[in-house]
Amino acid sequence: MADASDHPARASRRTRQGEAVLNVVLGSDNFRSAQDIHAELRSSGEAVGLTTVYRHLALLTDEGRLDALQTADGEVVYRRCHSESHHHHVVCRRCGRGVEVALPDLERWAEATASALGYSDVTHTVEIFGVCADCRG
Amino acid sequence: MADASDHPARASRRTRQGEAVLNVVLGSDNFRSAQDIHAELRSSGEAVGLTTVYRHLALLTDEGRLDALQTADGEVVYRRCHSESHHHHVVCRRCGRGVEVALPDLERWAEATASALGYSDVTHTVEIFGVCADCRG
DNA sequence: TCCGAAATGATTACCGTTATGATTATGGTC
DNA sequence: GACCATAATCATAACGGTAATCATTTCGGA
Ligand SMILES: [Mn+2]
Ligand SMILES: [Mn+2]
Ligand SMILES: [Zn+2]
Ligand SMILES: [Zn+2]
Repeated sequence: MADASDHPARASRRTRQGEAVLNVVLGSDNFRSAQDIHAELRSSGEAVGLTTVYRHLALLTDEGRLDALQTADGEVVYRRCHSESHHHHVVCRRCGRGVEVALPDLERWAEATASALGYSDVTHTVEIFGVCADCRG
Repeated sequence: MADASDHPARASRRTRQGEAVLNVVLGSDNFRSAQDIHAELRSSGEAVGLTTVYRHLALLTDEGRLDALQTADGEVVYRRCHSESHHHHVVCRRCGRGVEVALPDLERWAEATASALGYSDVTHTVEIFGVCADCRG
């Protein structure tokens, strides 16, 4: 085998901007949007272009270092991934706080159900949203 | 109780446009986008404004007459609903053909898992996508 | 038939995201 | 350290789906 890695190599060059984006996302335990991260960088004096923020978030997600999911209003939010294997999240719709959850039965069920109905190349999205204890006040 | 209905009443006035939108959506067994429906109306000679298509799809969805879900590329697609109770869909990502599926265990699981983690007002989205037998050729 | 209100729809705005392309920065090489 | 090929950056414009505006049209009860 040529390359045992599941994910493409990091961006070959080390840049201030790449480090800055990574630091922000590693420094927070909540799911956050690209624009949110970009705003924090700006206000903290670290000037990084919005395009660059999007690019690094996509790279990190491809590498499996970040999880990404869409909120109800169609915004993609990112957080660092804590697990090696496939999982989903329970996410606070107020603050983005997330907990990783594995639903192995569902995985099998979704695949089996779709296959039985004649569908191939089955994928699924599962998002669980709620309001976390902190945000409930 | 003032009104036992779960859903708001239909638009009070009967209009050509409302009928046209309803007819298109009832005439198809696949999930379809607002723009797709609008295009069909246009090309069939039934002139209906795009805004009006969106408005009627939203109304029908609120009434529970249509199911709506987001595709992977962020487009909302609609289809008539066949069931009275909560359910999800297996959807062909090529043609939009959909099958309603109930996953009662998942419903309980999602709620219980989120509650145990301290989340309230729990909701979930579950979409299963594949390629249907017809589209596989 | 009349008329107040609901509905329509061309247009513009919105919002998250992506493409463009000129400019800058990186890191291997000498 | 200087040089340079090219990866990376980023201001800007474009994009695509959807929602707001608001002047105009249509509905349907009186
Ligand atoms: Mn899964
Ligand atoms: Mn469900
Ligand atoms: Zn919260
Ligand atoms: Zn299909």
